[in-house]
Amino acid sequence: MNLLIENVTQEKKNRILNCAMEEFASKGYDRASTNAIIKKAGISKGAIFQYFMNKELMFYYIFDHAEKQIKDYILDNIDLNSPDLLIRVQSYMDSMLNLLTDFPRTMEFILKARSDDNIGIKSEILKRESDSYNKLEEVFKTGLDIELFKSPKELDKIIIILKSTLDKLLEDGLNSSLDKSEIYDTICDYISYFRKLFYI
Amino acid sequence: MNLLIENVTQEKKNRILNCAMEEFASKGYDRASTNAIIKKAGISKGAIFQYFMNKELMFYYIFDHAEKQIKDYILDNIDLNSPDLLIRVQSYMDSMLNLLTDFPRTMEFILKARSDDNIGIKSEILKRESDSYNKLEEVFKTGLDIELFKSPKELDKIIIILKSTLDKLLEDGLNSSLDKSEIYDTICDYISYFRKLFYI
Amino acid sequence: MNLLIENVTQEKKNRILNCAMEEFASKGYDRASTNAIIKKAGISKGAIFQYFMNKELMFYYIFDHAEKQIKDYILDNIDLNSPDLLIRVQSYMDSMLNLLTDFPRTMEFILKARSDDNIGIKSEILKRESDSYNKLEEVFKTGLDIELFKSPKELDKIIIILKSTLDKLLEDGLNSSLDKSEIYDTICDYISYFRKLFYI
Amino acid sequence: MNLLIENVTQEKKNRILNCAMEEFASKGYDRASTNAIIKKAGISKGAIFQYFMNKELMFYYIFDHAEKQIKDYILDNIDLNSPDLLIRVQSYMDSMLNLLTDFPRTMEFILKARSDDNIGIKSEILKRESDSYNKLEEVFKTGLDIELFKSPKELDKIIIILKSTLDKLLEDGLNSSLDKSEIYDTICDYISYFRKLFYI
DNA sequence: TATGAATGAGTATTCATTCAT
DNA sequence: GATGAATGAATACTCATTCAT
Repeated sequence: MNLLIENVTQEKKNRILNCAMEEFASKGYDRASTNAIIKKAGISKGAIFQYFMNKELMFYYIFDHAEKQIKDYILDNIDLNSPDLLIRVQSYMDSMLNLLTDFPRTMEFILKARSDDNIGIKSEILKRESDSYNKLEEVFKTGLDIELFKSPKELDKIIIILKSTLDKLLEDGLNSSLDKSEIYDTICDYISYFRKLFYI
Repeated sequence: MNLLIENVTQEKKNRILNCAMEEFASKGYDRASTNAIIKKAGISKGAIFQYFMNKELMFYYIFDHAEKQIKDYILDNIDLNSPDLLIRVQSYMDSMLNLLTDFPRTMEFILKARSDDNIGIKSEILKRESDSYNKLEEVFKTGLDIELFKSPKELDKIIIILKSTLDKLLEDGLNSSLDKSEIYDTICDYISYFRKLFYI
Repeated sequence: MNLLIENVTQEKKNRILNCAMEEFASKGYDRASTNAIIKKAGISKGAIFQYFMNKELMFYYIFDHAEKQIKDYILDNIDLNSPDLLIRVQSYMDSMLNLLTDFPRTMEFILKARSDDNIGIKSEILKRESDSYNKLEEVFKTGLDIELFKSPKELDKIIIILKSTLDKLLEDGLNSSLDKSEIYDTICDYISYFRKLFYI
Repeated sequence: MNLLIENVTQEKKNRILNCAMEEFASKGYDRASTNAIIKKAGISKGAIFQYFMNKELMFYYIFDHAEKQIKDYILDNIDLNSPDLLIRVQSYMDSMLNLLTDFPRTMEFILKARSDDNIGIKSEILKRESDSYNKLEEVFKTGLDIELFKSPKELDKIIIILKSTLDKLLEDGLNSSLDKSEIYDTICDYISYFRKLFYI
């Protein structure tokens, strides 16, 4: 799908994407208003439909863009030198927390999009995300020292447990608007416990 | 709050509640259409507002009704005889899975309501639910044999890990529309692993 | 038009009429709610339509009732012993002011009804009122000493001028919620001036 | 407040304003239907809200427009050369009657708006109008020859009497749908009488 | 006779999308 | 390419009136 938004100058494109992410993040897909977006972005009503065809394609385009931004950031910042999974996980969580300060709009948008009220939107988002997640998981596993684990054959389960728990801690932390350092401490706490639990 | 829906015949009431739960579950509070509900339920425009006063009270009424249904079911079916946490957890997950076949609409509705896009709705729902959840957690902990754990002092972390992981397995199972038995097997698998992990 | 309201016990009838007058007076015909009336009067939804057929006939019935009440009061209290028009007028205005304290609901209802927003209602009301007003005017003129006037042949004009001016003073007084004694003083003031103006 | 109605072609704008005035005049603010207006004016549902934002702003816009039209007409046509109040009054009433044939809808609308049932609307209208009325009264009094009156010190009363009576004659004339010439004759009659009554 | 549940046309307002300029 | 006026289906909610009990 080649959208005309690609032909727009970088500056204008960023302006539009930022305004749209803000609107979608704060209202969700359905209640987000194209009108609000064009007003904030200073473009015309017609333009947005020329750039993106319709609201739905705009949402997916922005999602893909946001996700790429985040994935790139993580891949740049994650520490893959160590073969120790929990060190990698720790650096991943560090990146996630840093993203919250470096790209707050993008993060809010992505987190909101994952649990959007609109069933069609949500399932499409989950589909697009799982590809991306699978690639990330692969990276995580490459060059891993599985000798560190008590039960190396349970690696897949362990990864699910880690991801479920740490995602939940992050989500709950944000929902109760704890500040970054509190969330960070909690996460470190759990990672220490995981080390005792899973490692020899 | 005594709503007139209480005076309606059981058959009609169930019809209305089911249609409403379906609509709310698939669209979320804001996008759900009272029009769609009355059409599916075969009642008139005026009736729904006579029964529930307005959309918001309808939502809360249905939520309370649904939650009671589920909580009653769980409390009736959960096995609290054993002092073994994982046996209790296993029976809780069994109940949850059974609920998915016995009251699928109710479960979809409740799961969706918890993360509704509408901020006012969401916070009211969480308020109503947290009471219920805290009571359930208490029940879970009462008469528990903590000597079974390698690290009894980490009980709170353990519970979070169990809950996060098993909730995630259930959610992913539903999202990828696996059938019940597959989800069940996966959950049993994880619970076995938890036993090795956490118990002496 | 024989309405079934006539068959109802006096006590119940008064209750209904009072509640209806209050509702109509405060909201006007269109915005007045039959629901509010039955709730206040403690009768059933069906009853009101059995008694009055519909909202419009209810309004006219109440109007006729209210107007009769007021006309009777005025005819009982007006001083027709004197052949002096301005003395009669003065006693008429006194009665009007007294009505405001003795039958406030009835007066508010009548005053509001005369300028109702609903064009059909308003013209019907004006028609019904003019009959009543003509009869009152006749009474006013009977046994009048026209020798008191500088221009007896202008009597009709004089009456119009008196009525227009004093009605306006009363209306403005009520609209700016002056209290009765202030309105009374203003009216007396004008009547004195009229005496100089019209009388020999 | 710059409303988009200003950007519309004169022909369309007039069509819309006329239809709206007709609807508001015959039903009052609350019962007037935006639906009826757009149907009569042949525009789309969305258009009216794009032009006026909402029903209330539409009403005020139309009111201001109508009042300006009428005030301009009167100030253009009133004869202020003479220091004789009754000549000024006569020319004012002439203007009013001419307005009834030249701008009948505008007049009906304005007369109705002044006594609208909706309290909020009415008080806003009166506020907007009192400025305008006070200015008019000032104009009326400027350069007036008060030596013409028998009782110059009663000027304020006289003005109230004139205004109350002539307004009433006009209103009654319209309500009984007399034609212009009959109303005109009656008014002239009264003004002649006022001359005898108030002037030396 | 009295009830009140049921009805459905009505209300103002929103908003993604189209299209003539 | 860019604009923004125009569209109309959709929203929650009201209320006089009917009618089976």
